[in-house]
Amino acid sequence: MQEKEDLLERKNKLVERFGVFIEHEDKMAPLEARIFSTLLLTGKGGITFENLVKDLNASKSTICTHLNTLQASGRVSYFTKPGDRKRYFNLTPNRLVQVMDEMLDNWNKQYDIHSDIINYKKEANNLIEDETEAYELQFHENYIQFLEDMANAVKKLKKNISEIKN
Amino acid sequence: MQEKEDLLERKNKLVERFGVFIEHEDKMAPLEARIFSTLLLTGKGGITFENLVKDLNASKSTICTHLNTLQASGRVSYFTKPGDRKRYFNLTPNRLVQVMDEMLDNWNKQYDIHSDIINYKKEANNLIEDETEAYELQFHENYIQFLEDMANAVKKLKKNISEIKN
DNA sequence: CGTTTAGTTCGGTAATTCCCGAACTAAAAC
DNA sequence: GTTTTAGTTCGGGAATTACCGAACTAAACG
Repeated sequence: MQEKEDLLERKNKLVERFGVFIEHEDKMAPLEARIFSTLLLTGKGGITFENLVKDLNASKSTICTHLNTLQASGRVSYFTKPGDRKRYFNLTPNRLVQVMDEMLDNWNKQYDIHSDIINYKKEANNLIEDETEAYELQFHENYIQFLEDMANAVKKLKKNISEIKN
Repeated sequence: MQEKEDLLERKNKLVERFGVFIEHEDKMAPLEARIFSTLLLTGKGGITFENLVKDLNASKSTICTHLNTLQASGRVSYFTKPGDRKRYFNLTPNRLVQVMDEMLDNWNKQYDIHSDIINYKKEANNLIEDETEAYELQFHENYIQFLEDMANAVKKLKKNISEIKN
């Protein structure tokens, strides 16, 4: 029994550690991050609403709201068991592919902005007489190259993963 | 002259667009993000403290505090001109390498956490009798593989860039 | 010397975020 | 048809964040 208590203690530490990390990384509310983290540390069986309330010492309303935003952002889903009204929450299957897609999305946005900035700077350079105020384009060009390379790396990985699956 | 006004208008739009993006992306305060964004849209000549105050319609104290945090986080630096007391702020040179290093750092942290979670789950699986509660390790293993591959891609890019420079 | 310039520090407030409790709903159980 | 279960909604308060103005400093200028 001591062994099980130790295990629980370790689990709680991990929940907290990953919770802090994801809270900053993904701009989540503290409790929202703890829910997500708890789900990461939960087995295939999922975890119920009431157990989240108990484990995290939070109010039902808080758990409810955060579970909803977590589901809305596609991070969390649930399943039910026939003849059981409870919902069993877990991370959405395929979360890894989701993470990759979010990265790609983000990099695309950055790509667009930097492209527009490059265009702006080029035109501005033509109109500016004062040489010392001129715009440097190298940074944006390197950045765009970087974004393209990273995106390609992720796309390749995504393909590999989907091939392994099938 | 109309042309210059149009250009300024375009610049302000870009500052705002990138500002909103980086505010969310890097968890910056709104005005902090606008400062950073303004610096991105500023030529080699840099921009002074007083011009930031004027351009962003902000108080001196706010600009001061945010400039300090931006410098502390390594994103912003400044240079001076002999016989001129003002500071001319700009993005730190080599910002791209910095971004890459931040990514690597972040992925290393994630790697460590997922490794520890895998170890925990393996041990826990040995002690759990209820098969339905067992932990799935595949997600973490894939994730770690993903992190490694991404880190390698970035490292390669970093190397390329530093070789081009020399 | 006094004054201007270029910022810094600090106290406070407005706005936002985070979480809670209480009242509520809808389905199931009794 | 009353009670229990499983959650939801809403109003509000505590805590945090973002920004400001006023008073300050330290160097430079006159």
